[in-house]
Amino acid sequence: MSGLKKRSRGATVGVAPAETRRIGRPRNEETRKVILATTLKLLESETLQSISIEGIAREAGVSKATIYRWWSSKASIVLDAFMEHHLVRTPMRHDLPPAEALVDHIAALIDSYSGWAGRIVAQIIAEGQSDAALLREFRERFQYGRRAAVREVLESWRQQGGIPAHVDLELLTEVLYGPIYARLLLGSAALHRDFADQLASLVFSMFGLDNASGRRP
Amino acid sequence: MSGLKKRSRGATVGVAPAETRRIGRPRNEETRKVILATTLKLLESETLQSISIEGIAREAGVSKATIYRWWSSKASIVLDAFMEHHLVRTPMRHDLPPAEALVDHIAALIDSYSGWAGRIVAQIIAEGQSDAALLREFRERFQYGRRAAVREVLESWRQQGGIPAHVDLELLTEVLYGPIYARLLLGSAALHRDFADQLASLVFSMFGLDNASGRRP
Amino acid sequence: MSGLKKRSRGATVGVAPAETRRIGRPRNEETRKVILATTLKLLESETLQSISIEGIAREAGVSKATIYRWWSSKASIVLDAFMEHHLVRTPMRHDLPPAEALVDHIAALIDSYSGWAGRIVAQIIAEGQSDAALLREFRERFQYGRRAAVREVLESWRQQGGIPAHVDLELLTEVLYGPIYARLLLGSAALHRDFADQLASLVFSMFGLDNASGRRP
Amino acid sequence: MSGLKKRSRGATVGVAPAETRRIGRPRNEETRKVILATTLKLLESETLQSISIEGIAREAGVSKATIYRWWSSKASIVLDAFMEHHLVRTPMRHDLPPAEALVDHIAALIDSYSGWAGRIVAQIIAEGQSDAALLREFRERFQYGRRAAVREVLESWRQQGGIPAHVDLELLTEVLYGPIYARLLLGSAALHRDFADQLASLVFSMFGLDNASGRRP
DNA sequence: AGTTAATCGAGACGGTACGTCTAGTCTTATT
DNA sequence: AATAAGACTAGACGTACCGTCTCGATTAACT
Repeated sequence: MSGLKKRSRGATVGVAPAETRRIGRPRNEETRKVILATTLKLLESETLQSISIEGIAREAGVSKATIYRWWSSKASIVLDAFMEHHLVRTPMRHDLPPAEALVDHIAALIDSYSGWAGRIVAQIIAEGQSDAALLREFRERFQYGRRAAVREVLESWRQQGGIPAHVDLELLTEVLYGPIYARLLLGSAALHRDFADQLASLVFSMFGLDNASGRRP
Repeated sequence: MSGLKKRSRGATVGVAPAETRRIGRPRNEETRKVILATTLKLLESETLQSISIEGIAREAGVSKATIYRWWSSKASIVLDAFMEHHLVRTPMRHDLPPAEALVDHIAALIDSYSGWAGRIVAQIIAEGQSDAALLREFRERFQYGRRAAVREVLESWRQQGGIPAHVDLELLTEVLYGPIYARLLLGSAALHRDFADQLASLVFSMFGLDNASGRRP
Repeated sequence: MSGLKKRSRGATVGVAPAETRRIGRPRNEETRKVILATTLKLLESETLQSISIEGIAREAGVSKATIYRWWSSKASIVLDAFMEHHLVRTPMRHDLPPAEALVDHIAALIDSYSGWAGRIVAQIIAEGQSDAALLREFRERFQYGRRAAVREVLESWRQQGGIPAHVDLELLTEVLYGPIYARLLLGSAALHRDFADQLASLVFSMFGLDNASGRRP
Repeated sequence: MSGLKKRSRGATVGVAPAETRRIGRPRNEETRKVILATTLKLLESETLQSISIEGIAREAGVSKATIYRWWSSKASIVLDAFMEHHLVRTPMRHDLPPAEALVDHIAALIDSYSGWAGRIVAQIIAEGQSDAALLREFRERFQYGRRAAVREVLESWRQQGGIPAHVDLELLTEVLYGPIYARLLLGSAALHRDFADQLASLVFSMFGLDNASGRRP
């Protein structure tokens, strides 16, 4: 449940709080918040690499030990902070036909990644290259839900006859997401809105579908 | 000319040596080699992040100042070392039909990235997230030539009627490369040989082409 | 009363206990014992300097706050522990002639200080250099009684004609004890049994007394 | 050679400098001095225990690493600083008769130890209780010369017939010094000038000597 | 039986220092 | 010049304790 230091506390997401107050001085929720907020604030002007746990502690008016007690690395703080304060909103609309919902979703993702959020995600992934646990956590917290939603839409699209039976939907998802992450990380080209349309167009045209509707003409 | 420190020396690649011997003790070629070799050796057991210029100097029996004189960061040393000692060989075969040449090329790339080379490339890109110059250099030295070759093959394939006119070849290239880099950097799935086939299959099937030959049935 | 935190409990030295049981949960005697025992156990393998209140609490399975409630420093815990569990036995024998009783006593002291007890005493004195209260307490609890006993013996020896009238007995005590503490703390020479004999011999000879009996020949 | 970190530099005390300038940036003598001076300054208002290497570095405007490169502990810095800036002057006068020279010397020592120098010496010895190397170094640098000088005087005094042949001079030295260090470290009584006279008186009287001259009446 | 006062454990917290490490820069000597 | 050796500042690293604090649970004596 995040790159948090292992704490037996439990409290899995969604589960009823149960309020099993444990003995000992309780954790100060305010402290947790100020750490995450400070981290985000620092990230507005600095690189993940350039900020330090020392700096976060100093800026947040918090002891280093407190940070180390709860997080294992600065990247996992960022992960938490990012999830909490800036939860990327790239919903999958269920009121649109599959093709449109998909384009809408991808466009939102690209839009989000084209700015500040993209820089942060890129840096988390970068840190993940030398921190396997972080990378896994990133996948689980950022991608798991999203991928499932995309998968669902693709399924329903297929049922409407839009996608041939032999196409591997998982692979298709990778083909859609891959180029976006590649641009994000390699900086080979900017992440503009048009890129969403281009990507979709390509896929649509590949299936011989109409651009706008995703339906066979 | 790499992430080398700016040196007025010049000597652009390919220009005749001219042997403009300058005053003073000449640069020791041996030193340059031992630095690059040591760097690669260290990369076999350590992360790019975990190695330090201090460590390279120590291990190579070389002064830190000497390294700083010629390179601007450890990542640029790695770039040089990687290019020199391990030049990735993912040639584009011209004796095969376009579809096959493409699959062959992609398979070679995936194969290369599935091992040690992949880890290094991933780490260079990671470093590149906080070092724009490095990232640009990586693109220029690693991708420029490759992309051009792919482009060429795609063009000839189109001329043979394999790719519809409305498909943007540049975009198609991104769709082919993107998922590979995404897997490399996100670690969402392993880079196995089959992935090359799957990718190609998808693209082929998208154009309604035959799997094996890339020709319309 | 030891380096105990000031507690209104009272019980001034000598005053009748009166058993003024106060309201509230009474102090847990078990806890007190386990803290002292643990401290001694730790001192067997570690330096006073190297052990920490945190460590004592951890090892004793006791809350840090509990320790802080009753003692003001780790050295005062050691003082208590040392007094309680290892009360140094360097009695003054009253069945021997003064000279012999004295040598016996000094020999016992040296013997005691030559081992584990010596290391602890030395470390308490060391701590005392930056904790005046501790040093005073050490003097009161360790030396007060002993010095008085020595004084008594010296008096009776003088009455038997062994010590000239002009000799300051207090000073003589210092001359006997001083070299022992100096060796203990400076480590200039080992604290062997012979040292007791040498010391006594010197003093005896100074007064022109016979070595064995302390009587004038 | 002090608690200095082992450095192959050599330059044993007294040996001609030889000026074997070695390669590399030479040590900055200014830095060394400012560290020692700062340390002494801090010791005027703080305990050895309470000062920290961190604090010395901060106050001296010097990097911690520089301190750690040359000294192994704060106590060894103090030892150096004390030797350098405050070399205790307790000379042995050779123009006086042995008895007087001895009293003079002891009085000077007591005088010196009764103030600031005494506090520092006490604290070095205290630190030495958990740092054997430091204690040894203290003995060598502070006591070696002094003891030899005292020994010499005692020898000449004996030759003049003042000290009986059977008295162990080494032991006599301990009897003279011991009570001083005991008072210094136990704080049982103040180190006043009179103590020198009292000590001498006792010793003189022990040998049946005249107080003033150290000669038999 | 309920109140009150204290003890005690668990553990969070802001601090401070530890000793190590690396980045870069600088100084000197050597080639 | 270029290189080597190494001193130096600056500052982060992650750990360990410090002494204080909050909390819940416990334990008696006193209502």
